[in-house]
Amino acid sequence: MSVTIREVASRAGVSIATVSRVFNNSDPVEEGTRARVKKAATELRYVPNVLGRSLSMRRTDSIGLLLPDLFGEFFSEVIRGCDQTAQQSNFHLLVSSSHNNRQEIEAALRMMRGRVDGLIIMSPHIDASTLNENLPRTLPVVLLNCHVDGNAFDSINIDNRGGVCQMVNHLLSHGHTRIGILKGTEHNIDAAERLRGYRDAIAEGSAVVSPDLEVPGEFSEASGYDAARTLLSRNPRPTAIVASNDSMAIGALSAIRESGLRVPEDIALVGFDDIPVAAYITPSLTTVNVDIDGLGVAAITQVIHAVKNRNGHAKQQSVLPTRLSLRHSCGCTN
Amino acid sequence: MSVTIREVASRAGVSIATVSRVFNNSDPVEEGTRARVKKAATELRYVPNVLGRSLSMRRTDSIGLLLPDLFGEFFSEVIRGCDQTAQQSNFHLLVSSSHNNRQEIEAALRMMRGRVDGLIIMSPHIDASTLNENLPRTLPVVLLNCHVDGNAFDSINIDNRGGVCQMVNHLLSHGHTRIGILKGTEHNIDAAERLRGYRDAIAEGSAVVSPDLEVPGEFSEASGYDAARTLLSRNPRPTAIVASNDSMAIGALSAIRESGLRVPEDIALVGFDDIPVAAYITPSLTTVNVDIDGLGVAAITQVIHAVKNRNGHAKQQSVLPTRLSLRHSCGCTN
DNA sequence: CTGAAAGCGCTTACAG
DNA sequence: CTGAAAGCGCTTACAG
Repeated sequence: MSVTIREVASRAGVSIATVSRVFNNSDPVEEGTRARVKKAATELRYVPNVLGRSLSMRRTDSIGLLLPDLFGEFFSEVIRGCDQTAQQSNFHLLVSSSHNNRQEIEAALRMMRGRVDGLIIMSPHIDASTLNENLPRTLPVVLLNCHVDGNAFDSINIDNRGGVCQMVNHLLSHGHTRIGILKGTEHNIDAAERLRGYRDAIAEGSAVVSPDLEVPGEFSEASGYDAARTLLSRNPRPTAIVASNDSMAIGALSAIRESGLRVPEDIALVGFDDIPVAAYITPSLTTVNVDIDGLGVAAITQVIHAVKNRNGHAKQQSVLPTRLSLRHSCGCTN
Repeated sequence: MSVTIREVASRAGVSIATVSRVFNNSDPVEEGTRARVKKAATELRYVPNVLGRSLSMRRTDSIGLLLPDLFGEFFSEVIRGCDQTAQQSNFHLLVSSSHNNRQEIEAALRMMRGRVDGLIIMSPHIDASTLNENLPRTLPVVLLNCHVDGNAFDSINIDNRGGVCQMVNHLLSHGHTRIGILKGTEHNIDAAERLRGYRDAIAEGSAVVSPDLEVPGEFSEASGYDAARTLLSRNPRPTAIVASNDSMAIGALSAIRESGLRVPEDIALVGFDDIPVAAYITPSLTTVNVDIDGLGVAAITQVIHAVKNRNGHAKQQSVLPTRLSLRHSCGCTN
């Protein structure tokens, strides 16, 4: 099969310990010996087997990334942020996705065991006991948008509620009182928090409260299209629509156009996420900006810190702030 | 640290070989013994260490996925297709991205060694000798859009040239003779092939050939916007614009609108990829559909077949066909 | 049906 | 500076 440390050792006329030392720069090796080993290694095209190394050193130099799904640009940006930072620290990324129920998550957690030095988990369906039962107590874990209570784990959360509150307040301040929302995927925590932000701001702003103004949806363009059609059929019609993410907003825009209405003149429309296309559609989309890339970077930085400082790592729960990206679709003429 | 097979064995009063047999269903084990082992294992929350297992069995149950970059929806769809199929076959996915020069690729290839049973490589910068020098001869590899000549490796390619040819022919058949192109990232093979498709079709169709009609760009919305502005300033102006991908087309649409022109009435616009938003922008985007998800699925299926049938696997080079997604932006009133 | 032992490819005290 | 040996956690002929 592949060439092993033993073959290099015998070709160089040294012990495998010496070969190991040369490759790890771990102990002083006499220059001549080192050269002979190097030469033998290149001639044989020796590459140390990482598995043997990992088993012996009890570390894998890998970080696991558990994602619920892989649709849209959001997740690819998370992966990108994680991977780039991981590479800079000489770690690898083990990605596993599409875990949408407890069983699948537990299986994924167990598979990660032993393969990774640390874990980033992004899953609305996870709870503390699932984590405790399926993960070694000592494994560094960072929870992304997971909503596990307490401070037993590192965590980073997006300020979903705050972001939508801000946005609704912006609409209120421009005179809107009848504001509808296209809700995100059911049982999804991001969706739930964004809805909460909407309700809180609406109530506080004394705007119209009505179940008619809340339409279910699913975080996709197609569902944004459908949900917007429903909302447009309400009487009286809302003067502004909050989509639970940008994909839905894009679908909604298409539905609004079809109905012969104009954005923002006849109806204001806003999204959430600030994905790249948001700035390029017409009208450009006012939305809540989330630093997705920064989210990934922060998560991997935190987990690597925990891996490298197993004792000196203080667990930390943080909330990533959002900011409004004001463009044309809200009609504030910004 | 973690509990090992040895502790389970001693608690159950058997040898580690027996524990191993129970967990692998590899040999008959007496029912009572099996029960005792199972019980001990659950009590101790034993999970077999995959590293030890891999080292001993000489397989990792993992497939590596090497990507050049991680921007946009294209790659997340590739990853999704790969990951889902991999999971169904009980394989894991090791993702590594952002390799944009030869050195980084070689480093990535070496890191994958030993960690994976097979490899999917998507990189415009790879060549046969880089592969041969950094990979064990026996490792199953599938090349995605890589353009390595010969039949030494499995490969799957998108029909970039054919797709653009078809599209340009469509435009020609609707009377366009002055067709511009927004070129994709320089030195990128997809970009080069799409350009080739454009040139071939233009030449064959006796349309206007001019360097003025070919504008450099970079596969992003922003660069599509800039490139389109350049193209619109040509005199005479082209009557149709071919963007090298959908993101560029979306940027171009924004630039065209700003200049006061209408799509498709004043100018036709088409893209490539058929990402989800293409159907939802206004006007909806006519583009070349690529079955991205299917691409990932095909690649992983092929590599897993090679892994499982090391000898019985016939290497295979295939080209994934594309098809036109005719919508409104080309003005063919389809 | 079960166990003792060798082996997977490495690292690292320990001794010299 | 270098080597022999134990060990990382598992699997699998081999023998019984």
